This record gives sequence, C-alpha cells and structure tokens, in this order.
Amino acid sequence: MENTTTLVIAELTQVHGLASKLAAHLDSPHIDLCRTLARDIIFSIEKAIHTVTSITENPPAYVGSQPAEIPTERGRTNCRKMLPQYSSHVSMSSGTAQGTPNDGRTWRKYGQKSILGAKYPRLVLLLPAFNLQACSEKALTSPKRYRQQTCRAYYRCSHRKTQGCPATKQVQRSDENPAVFDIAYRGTHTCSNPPQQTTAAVMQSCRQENIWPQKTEGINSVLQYPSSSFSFPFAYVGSPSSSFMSSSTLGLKSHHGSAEITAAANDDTKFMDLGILFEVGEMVGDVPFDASAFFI
DNA sequence: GATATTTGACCTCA
DNA sequence: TGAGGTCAAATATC
Repeated sequence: MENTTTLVIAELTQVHGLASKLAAHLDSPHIDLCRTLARDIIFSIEKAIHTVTSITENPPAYVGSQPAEIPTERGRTNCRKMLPQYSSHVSMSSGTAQGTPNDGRTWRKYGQKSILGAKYPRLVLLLPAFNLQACSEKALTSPKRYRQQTCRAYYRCSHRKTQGCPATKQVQRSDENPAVFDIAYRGTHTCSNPPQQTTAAVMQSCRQENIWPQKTEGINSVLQYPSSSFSFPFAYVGSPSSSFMSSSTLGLKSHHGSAEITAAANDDTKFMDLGILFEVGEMVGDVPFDASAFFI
C-alpha cells in the first residue's frame, strides 16, 4: 500500500506541477502547449485513479521488501501462491537493438517463454535477447500453440548467487501500447550493488554518442532509446514543446520503490530534439540532476 | 576459463 | 491439462 500511496502522491505532484505550468501559459499564444499540458494533467489523474482502483480491487499480497523465499531442495519455491506480487511496473519505449532497457542494475537472463494472447508478437523483432528464429519456427510448425504469442523474458539479479538477492524482472511488450515495454519487477534488491550510472552520466554519454530517441522506420514507429539507461531513483516530469507534443509524448518519472518510464509516438513523430525535450520540463524528486553535464 | 545467453525440460497452479 | 515460471545443460562470447 505504501508503494501505491507513493505512486498516487507522485502523480498528484505531477498534476500540480502541470497545472501550475498550464496556468502560467494561459495568456500566452501557445495554445498547443496548453492543450498538451491539459492532456498530461488528464492522463496523470486517470493514472492515479487507476492505481487506486486496481489496488482496491486486487489488494497485493506483497508490497515492498520481503525476505527471500525459502527454496526447496531443488532450488524452487514450494508454493507459487506465496510469491510476492510485482512491486513495481516500468513501461519503457525501446526499440534499441542492444537489448532490454538498463535500469542501473545488473541482470542475468534465466528464461524466456512464449505468452499466449498477446497482441504484439513482434516483440521478438526488437529485443535481441529473444530468439526470433526459434519463435518464428515454432509459430510455423505449431500455429495453434504459438499463434498470437509474444515472448516474455525473465531476468534475475546478477548478485543472486553471491548475495542472495531475490530481485527479478520480466520484460514484454505492452498489449495496450505497442510502443511501450512492460517491465515488471518482482521483489526488491537486497544486494549492495549500486546503480551503475547516474542520470547525468547517462545523459552525458547519450549526448556524446548522439543516440537520443528517434523513430525506427519499418517497425511500427517505435522510439529508439539509447542502450544505456537511467539510474533510479531519478525524476523528470515535463512535456516537450508543442511542436513535438503534437505527435508524441514522453515522460520519465520515478518514486521511492517504483519507477516508470513512458514514451509513445504516432507515425508522424519526427526526430526528437533533446533541447526541445527539456525545454519546458522540470526536474523533481530527490536526485540532483546535473544539467551542466548535459547541456553545453 | 569465466561469464552470459539460449532453450528444452520440469514443476506448480488454476 | 495448459500456462506461467524456473532450472540447468549446452552453447556463445569475451
């Protein structure tokens, strides 16, 4: 519940910031910007409502840190019912050809499964960790079993062996938005592994490598993100300029114990200009953002 | 050789 | 019995 409260508070904080920004621009000629801000406000409110609604309808059996499960003699948990619920979900648009989004932790992939009923089986095209050939061959040879399937990859903390860290995560494409990856985290890190990169360091490297998000031609307009990533917790809440927001949205948010990265784009999306991206954005949260490391 | 990934098999649950 | 989650041997990469 604490996690939910944090999420809702964060959303409300964002709404407050957006509303303030909207008020400041009411008398300006930038009507597109106002529309965008209004849309963001509505989105955040809907999200907060959804968060509260889902927690009411499906109270989690687990939130936050819990001791690692006691494995059986074969190293498996005895009762799946006792497994902790996902402590957080991250949605991230990523068409990078270099793997799943890096969240600052080191993960070891330990499995992959085809998931029935998913809308977007093309996930295998975007995440090289997924075996495209195997999936497609299975789809051809067993059309009934593999029809409309996508792959879900399973990762666990690299420090499970050395430190017994129970954290795991699952990565698959969102059914609701093909441009968004759903990354579900289970358990919390008990390892002492620090985040690999700071936000400023990541952005600095992105700027240097000129690998900021851009449209991927031919793959349903999926935004490409750099293979490097953001460390949590960090926060960026804001809206790109009106010209950009007319065709796409992007937001980065994080909270204690949970985080979310979202991005979406339609087919009209043009290359994102990072200067524009941060033009009307603002940093919130508890991690300092070193703008000097990002802007020349 | 160490480490990471792939993949078929196995286990649990509904 | 099928689906989801995990194991562990085989394989790939550095």
